[in-house]
Amino acid sequence: MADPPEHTAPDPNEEIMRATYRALRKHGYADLTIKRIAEEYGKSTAAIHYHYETKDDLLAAYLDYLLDQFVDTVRDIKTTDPEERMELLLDKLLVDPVDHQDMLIAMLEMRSQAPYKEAFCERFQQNDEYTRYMLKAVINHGIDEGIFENVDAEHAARALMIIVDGARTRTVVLDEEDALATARRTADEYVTAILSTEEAADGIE
Amino acid sequence: MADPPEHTAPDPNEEIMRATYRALRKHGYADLTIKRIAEEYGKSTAAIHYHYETKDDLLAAYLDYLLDQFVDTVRDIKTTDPEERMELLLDKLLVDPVDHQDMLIAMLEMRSQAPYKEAFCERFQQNDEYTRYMLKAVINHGIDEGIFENVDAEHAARALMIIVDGARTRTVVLDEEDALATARRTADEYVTAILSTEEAADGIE
DNA sequence: CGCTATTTACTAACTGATTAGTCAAACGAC
DNA sequence: GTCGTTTGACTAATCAGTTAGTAAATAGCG
Repeated sequence: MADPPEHTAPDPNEEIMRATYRALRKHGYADLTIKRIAEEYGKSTAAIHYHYETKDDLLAAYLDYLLDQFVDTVRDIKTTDPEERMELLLDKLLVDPVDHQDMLIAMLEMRSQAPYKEAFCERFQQNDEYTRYMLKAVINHGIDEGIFENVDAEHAARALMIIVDGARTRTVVLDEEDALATARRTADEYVTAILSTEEAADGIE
Repeated sequence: MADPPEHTAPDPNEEIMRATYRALRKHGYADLTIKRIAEEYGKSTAAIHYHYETKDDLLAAYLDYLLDQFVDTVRDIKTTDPEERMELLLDKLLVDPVDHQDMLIAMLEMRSQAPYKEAFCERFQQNDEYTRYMLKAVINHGIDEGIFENVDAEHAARALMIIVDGARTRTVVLDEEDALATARRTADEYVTAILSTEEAADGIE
């Protein structure tokens, strides 16, 4: 964004975020320690503590890092056509993660800590609200243009979010490889059957 | 099973399972220690180790205990009428958990450990297969009776499972109180729009 | 019945490893 | 030389798990 790093950008914060990711992937949240992050970082544990006062600070920063990455991928959808935009959004939410499965695992682990760490919960809520708003906006835009049925946009957006979160959870927990694909199909069925107006329908099943 | 306990059954295993539940609820999986379980149990840590060799053994036993409880609630649905049975199943999966939210939290926490503990993953897969089979059977039964459209029952069952898991995840992670209610409504929309035949349709929205 | 023998269920005290976090000293770059 | 960064050695707390010993219930047996 600022300037392309020549070879390797020795930005300590970025490096520590990457190291945290690798450590989280390798050992899981429950066994995520400063020592293990330091090992991935290639420096001592004190070096980590120089950049982040406490473990909680580091984890909060890491969560921001993770969620920002996600927001970035959604933000670069430029299309304004409701139908196409909906397709692309659903792809970003349900198809792209296939290639970033360990990020999905990391995310779920952080998520399961939300009930115990208010900082986590707030960040997830904020991120969710952003995505949900994007969906709701597309639906409302579609309704205005007569492409979508005049449904409760808020409910429809929440329904799609449930499908997204369900697929992600199942991919991780049950190692169900096609959970995302099934969800993509289900989301399409939902859009076609509940949202799309008759004239736009091109036959389900 | 053997004989009804007079006042309180001092079955140590059952007591330890309850203690584990309370400790998990209070501290979360990442901070779940033998000591904390022992505190809930009201005995020493060695007492826990007397009944369960390792922490992993205890947690595996606890997961069995949790999942058995869940299976029991689904098993006592007696209705054979496909439409009614589907409604009751969805209620069990999406309405009942409202009153057992901390069990939902405990479950999600255990779930997020699945990628790192094969024993956990297998148990969740088994439990999921059971529930999914129940749904698939109802759908197939409905298709046979002409109440449901001749759809891909396997896919429809998976779609409903995604909705269930999504709602549960969101309830826990985002503290979204009406996620389960939204999912219940979405599941009904799905059943009505995708499954139910024209004659059975009583109008959505 | 009555007297051991064993089993069940525990406790207090411990071990060695690991945890997050601290700090004085030192390194390397400008 | 000094500022930003890092290290090694440290602390106090906590971790899972072990040990020896004990009190009470249960079983075997005459």
